[in-house]
Amino acid sequence: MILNLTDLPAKMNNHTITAKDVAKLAGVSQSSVSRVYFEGAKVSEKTRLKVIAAAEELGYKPNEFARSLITNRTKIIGLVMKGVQNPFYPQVLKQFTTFFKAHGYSVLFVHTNNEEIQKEDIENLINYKVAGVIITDATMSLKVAESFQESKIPLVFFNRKLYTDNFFSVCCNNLNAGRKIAEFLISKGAKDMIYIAGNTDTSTNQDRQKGFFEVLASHNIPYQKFSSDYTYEGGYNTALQIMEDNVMPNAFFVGNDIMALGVIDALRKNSVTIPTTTRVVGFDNIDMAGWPAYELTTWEQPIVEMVEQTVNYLLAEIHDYTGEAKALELDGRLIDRQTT
Amino acid sequence: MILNLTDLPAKMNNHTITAKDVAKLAGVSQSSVSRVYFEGAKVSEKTRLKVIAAAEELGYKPNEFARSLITNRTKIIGLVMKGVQNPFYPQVLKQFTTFFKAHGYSVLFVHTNNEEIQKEDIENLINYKVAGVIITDATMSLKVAESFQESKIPLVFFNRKLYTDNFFSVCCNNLNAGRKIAEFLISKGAKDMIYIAGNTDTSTNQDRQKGFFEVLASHNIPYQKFSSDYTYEGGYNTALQIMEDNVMPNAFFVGNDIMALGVIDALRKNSVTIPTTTRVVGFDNIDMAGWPAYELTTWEQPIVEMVEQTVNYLLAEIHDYTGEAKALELDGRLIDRQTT
DNA sequence: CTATTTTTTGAATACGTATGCAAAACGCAA
DNA sequence: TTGCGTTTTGCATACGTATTCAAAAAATAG
Repeated sequence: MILNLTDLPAKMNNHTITAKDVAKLAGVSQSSVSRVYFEGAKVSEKTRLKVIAAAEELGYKPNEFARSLITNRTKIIGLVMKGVQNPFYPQVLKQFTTFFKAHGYSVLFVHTNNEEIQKEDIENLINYKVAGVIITDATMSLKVAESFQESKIPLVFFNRKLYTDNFFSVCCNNLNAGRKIAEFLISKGAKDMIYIAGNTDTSTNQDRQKGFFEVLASHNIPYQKFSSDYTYEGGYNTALQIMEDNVMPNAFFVGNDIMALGVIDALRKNSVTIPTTTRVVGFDNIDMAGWPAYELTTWEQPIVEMVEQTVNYLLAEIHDYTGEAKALELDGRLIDRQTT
Repeated sequence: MILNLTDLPAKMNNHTITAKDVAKLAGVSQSSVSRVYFEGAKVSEKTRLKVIAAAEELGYKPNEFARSLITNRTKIIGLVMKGVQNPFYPQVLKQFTTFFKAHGYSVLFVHTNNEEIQKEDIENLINYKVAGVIITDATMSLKVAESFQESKIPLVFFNRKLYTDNFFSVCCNNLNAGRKIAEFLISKGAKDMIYIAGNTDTSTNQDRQKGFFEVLASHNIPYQKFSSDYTYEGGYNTALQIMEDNVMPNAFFVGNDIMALGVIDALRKNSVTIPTTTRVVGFDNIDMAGWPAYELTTWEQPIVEMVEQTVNYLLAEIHDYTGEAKALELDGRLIDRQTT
């Protein structure tokens, strides 16, 4: 007896299992198999069961590419992150991937060095027909951002706002945080202060600064501003420079925790006691801020909530696109430790 | 005059530009267009120029999915990372993405919580027909790993070895590092030591430990071993416990820098002076190790070189698959600071 | 039970590219 | 020029799925 190869079970034939194979085994058409795996399509319960049983037996998985070729969309989320200086970088990445995995989405990771994302990175994402995009800690030109809107790809700016209100963004309420920190330091008796900014151009910085200075001004508290770069060394050197050139202020508000730790080490190096001589407040509440060596007072961003809101918005927009634009700002809270 | 829609330039027709459009404009066949964009295919210089000009004019980009549907391969690298406790996590991620971007590859990021990667994560990667896979800080069962070999998808274990020699891995030479650290501490006059392990099961830990104990034994130096979890709190608590239960050793070798910082803070809390009463050596040389608050002596892993070797291997194997297996071990170096 | 509406199904086609094959174009020598 | 070998090209088809449309089946009403 001569066996035709195509008569053998597909499994032994070392040929990728397609919907056609499943259809044959289940005794239905390829269309029906497709409908079982396509969310929203209608199939009777009877054929669904037959198909699933056959698929199980053969180990069938729909080919994502054939799928994307038709639907023009994938189950991939583009996640763009800037630099590595962002202290909650790993945590945010971990949470996004975990959340999306639970919903059947994969994460295409894009790293950018620039505050403004380059066109080539974006083209790549559009080429891959991603289902949605998250931009963390960076912005992009209006023109490029609009290309996503044209393609109806939902987009979220995470931890950064654009200067137009045509896009969805999720941030900590930096304005309010700046205010609260100012009030807190005033309540501690600080009579003059220094603000050390990270990247002056970012919306996060500008909001914090605005809130902070606003309250100081209303209390007639004198202040100075310095600019640094969101790194430990930046904070360290800026503090050294301040000590050389200026009188020591009653308190420092530093743009993020990493810089704040640098400031603390610089102050300690010059034997400035904290919180007796001066006080230091950071931002982010990274792990290290709680370590005994520092015990830094800081502002905690509601990361989990920020991530959740981002994911929820994206999934909803992927389901049906509205293009809703909103600047979401979530409150955080002050973590009062030993540096104030 | 009535215009047929299909006569209009494709651009205005709001219809994705395909190879057919380019072909029409260039006056060649779709096949020729395909051949221009398919590496290794043969086209005459004349048609190549015509095609590129037409493509440029229309803004043509080959559809990656249609492509993958046929070739069964993508320009995507699967990058699997475990947890976030790995201190060089962000840097490694950044470097991989940068390198691969330069070679036209994108990175699909997968996060895993387990030391052993789960089958579902892997199936996802195989579903996406990734061109290659990097597994950092984790292992996987032999059976799962072999499924990659069956699919001829090159695979690299980064910073972890498997216990068989059928796979390619890139690590720091942990055995040698353990030895060198032992010799270094002995040369500093340490008479008894404590080794604090992170995850005991990992190959990295076992190699370091083996090298370290080997040298101590040959010098008749007594030692003890404690197990922790690669976190700051772990190091902190382990050190506290040691101080409760034991005599203070002359030196600590701690499995990674984060734990070492915890150990230092715990020692300081109990007013143990470093390096006079005891000494501490970490591993990894993370940024914080160099900060004035710690000045930790540690072992620097040659991350850049490790990443380069990984990328080179993968690209070569993607080009033509040999299945070469080798455990690559690259030397690092001791960074001598103030804790010894 | 028949007539009518609703649901489910299968056949055929499209998505955009790569590729085997045969025809056409080219290069070169005589 | 002709003839022959070598490239280059276009045609047709395949990849694995979603989707339209008409036919079949099922459900419902009378």
